[in-house]
Amino acid sequence: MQHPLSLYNTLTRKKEEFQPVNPPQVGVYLCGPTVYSEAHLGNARGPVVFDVLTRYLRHLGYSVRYVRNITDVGHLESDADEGEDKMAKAARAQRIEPMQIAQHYANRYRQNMLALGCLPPDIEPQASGHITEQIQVVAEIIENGFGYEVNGSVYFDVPKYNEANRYGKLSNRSVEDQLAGTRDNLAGQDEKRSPLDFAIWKKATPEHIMRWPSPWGEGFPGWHLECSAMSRKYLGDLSDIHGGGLDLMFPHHECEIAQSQGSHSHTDEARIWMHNNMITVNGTKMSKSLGNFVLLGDMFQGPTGGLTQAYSPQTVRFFLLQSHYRSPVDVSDEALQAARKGYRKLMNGLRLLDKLVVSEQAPANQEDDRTTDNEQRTTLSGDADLRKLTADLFTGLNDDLNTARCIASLFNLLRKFNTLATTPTALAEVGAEALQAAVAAYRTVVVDILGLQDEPRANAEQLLELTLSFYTEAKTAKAYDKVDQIRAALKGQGIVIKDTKAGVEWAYSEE
RNA sequence: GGCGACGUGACCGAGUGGCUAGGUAGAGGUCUGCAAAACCUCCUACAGCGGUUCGAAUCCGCUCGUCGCCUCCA
Repeated sequence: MQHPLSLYNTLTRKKEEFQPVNPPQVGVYLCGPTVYSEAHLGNARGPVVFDVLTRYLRHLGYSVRYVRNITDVGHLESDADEGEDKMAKAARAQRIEPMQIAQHYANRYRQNMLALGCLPPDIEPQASGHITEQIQVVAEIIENGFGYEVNGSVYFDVPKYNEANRYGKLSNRSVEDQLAGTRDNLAGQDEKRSPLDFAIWKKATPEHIMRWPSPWGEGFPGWHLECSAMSRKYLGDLSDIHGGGLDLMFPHHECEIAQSQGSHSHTDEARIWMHNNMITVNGTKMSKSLGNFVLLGDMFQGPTGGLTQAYSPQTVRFFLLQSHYRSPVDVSDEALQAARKGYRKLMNGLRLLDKLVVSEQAPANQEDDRTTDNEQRTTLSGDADLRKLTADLFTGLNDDLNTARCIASLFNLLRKFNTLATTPTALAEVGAEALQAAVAAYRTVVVDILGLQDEPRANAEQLLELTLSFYTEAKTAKAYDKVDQIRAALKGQGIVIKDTKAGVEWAYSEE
């Protein structure tokens, strides 16, 4: 079946119809977090978007291999920093092993992503486990003449590379412009032949804890290298889709492309490069360096970072999906509260579906000729409407994964469902087949593709207490029918009622 | 300075040459013991100024404003 899924490719600056390199296999890579601190809301957008992307690709019938890495090699905080990296810094502050830091935050990250409804990636490679592969890429780059070693560090020769390639093709920059705009006050540049060159292997200073042996001495890989190496290892020289936040476009992804072209891969690493936009707070980008971030764990729990209350993971997921991934999103209480209501409305719709499923209606037609009956069914006035609403669900998704439009059409379909559920005459206008298709599509899009699920809100113990109060009332009134009924119902839930001298209590059934 | 986004109704947020998404909030109504939910109706916007066009929120120009990347960042 043809499905006109098109995706915006940063590399070509336009929407392209999606065609896998090796159908039906599809390789997707998302740049994961550097695990040295708690994940914030901004960190969630890429994973949520790519979760929907991979879910949708699977829905379309592709066999997807989704790779989302964990960067646990302590990269330097900046070129100006000598020897200190993020992880070592955090480790020293907390007096523990750097790998403990990495493990701790990687665990937390996975918890948060799972809470947000993101399916675990198929492969979650860690940079520290792929040092050999990264060294290999460095060696290839040197072999191809695009890398040079200075004092145990290896740099990528950007001007040399630019002679035959275009460094800057992803982020639309020219080497000339960049050279003109280079700041000349950066420290640690003396080893580089050009200010544009970037480290692909860095010599470890004595105080640098995370270090590995290499042909160039003890050191650690450059901060763009792991993605190139791991993408190639698991998705081949050319993957289908590679993504990350807009702020990764330059230099991170630009360098990745240069590395892959400069290595024996000789490719752009991925055919389609996708970038999600930033999340802002009061119009300003949320970032660790600015300190204006909202931590995911915190916002699930209670007020934090300017928000007056907690927002559930599913509310957050819905909130993110209610805008298109390439648009910036601003967070606020008002926006989140509106999202929460919308999300619950969608969930109530989900619960309604069971009541709508193929009612055996129109018995009046029973005696009609069967063919005539079918023809009537497919031409019923309500059908066209319903079929259109159903088809609309996928229009937005196919247009560069526009979840905002998809959600809007879900609400349109839901309104129809609500009407059908309360208006028998309207229901009679609709054929069972169209209804069934619509119901199935709604469920598929909400649950399987958008990955939204019902979050239990009711407190079971409180509901139980309420039931027990009715039980007590019935008992007092000697309404033993009622009493037995309640006992039986609770028994069915694995709960037994105990009438003690102290009052009514309950326990889990031991049967 | 270089490159690039964006400015939509009370709020959030799609769309992008004619058919005026959607959610939330607000007003009125149907339903209802009271509610809730649901449904119906209303509030109908595209920063400003020019231009192109039969027609622009949508294309072009200018102005104003906001933001991002160019340093780690999702």
